[in-house]
Amino acid sequence: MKQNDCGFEVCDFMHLHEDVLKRVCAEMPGEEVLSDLAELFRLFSDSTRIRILYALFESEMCVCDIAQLLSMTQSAISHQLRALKQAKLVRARRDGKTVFYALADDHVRAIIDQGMEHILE
Amino acid sequence: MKQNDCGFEVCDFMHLHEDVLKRVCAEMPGEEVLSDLAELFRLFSDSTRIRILYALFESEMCVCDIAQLLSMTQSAISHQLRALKQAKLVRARRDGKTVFYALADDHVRAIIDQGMEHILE
DNA sequence: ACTTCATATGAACGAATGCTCATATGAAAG
DNA sequence: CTTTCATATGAGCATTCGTTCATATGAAGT
Repeated sequence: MKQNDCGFEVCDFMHLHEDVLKRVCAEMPGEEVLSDLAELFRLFSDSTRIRILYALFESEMCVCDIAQLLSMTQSAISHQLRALKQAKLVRARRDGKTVFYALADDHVRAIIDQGMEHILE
Repeated sequence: MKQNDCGFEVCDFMHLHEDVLKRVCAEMPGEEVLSDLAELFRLFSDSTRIRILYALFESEMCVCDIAQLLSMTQSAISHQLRALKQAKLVRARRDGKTVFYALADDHVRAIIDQGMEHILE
């Protein structure tokens, strides 16, 4: 039972040539990177979170403003903001009792714009 | 009970100025577009699907090759390929008994690359 | 200190997701 | 026409996810 460089068995029905398989294996990032990537995209995969991020495109906002803008409860928004914050997609700034959230960096917008391009074609 | 241009109630605790709210509402795409966008990103939010797409970066592949490359069952891969195909992220080409899948367009790679940039910073 | 108000958080519940197993489809070969 | 093989698909199941509800935290004002 032969094994290729990737360590999986090369069965008789394999249609690809060995060199293609080597290239695929060579280019494929490690398990952990791919999981991180999937986890990143998971945060964009819910329309509530997308709407939150879109709202923050214009300016920083506090939790209750976002909740009212999106017609959702404070709790639901807070839970989602925590997820976005843990993934470093947003950052929080406290001002007295109020906490203002803002986009963490330009990547967030770049990723959403890239997705939007695919939608609108 | 006042209402702003977006149709939601402006409560007493609102921290944002009216002009900011107007801009947020004006820039926010419609419900359907945002749902489509979330649905698109959902397809990138699973590491199996990410690995499939990464594999297809190098060349088109048939279902059983992908299954073996990723050490997963043919059924699992087929189910995921169907989802990717419905979202027009991959396209299928039949050659006898074999079906070869390939990336549908360059957006797929662009979106993944954009996500990867955020991961690796 | 006590109250108020914005936010955070944990438990719980229904909905959605990804895989498996069994089976169906459909194309080529005998 | 029957068999074989690659792929597709539906049902079932365990897990994950997003929201709600109740409650905790923590900062400001009285």
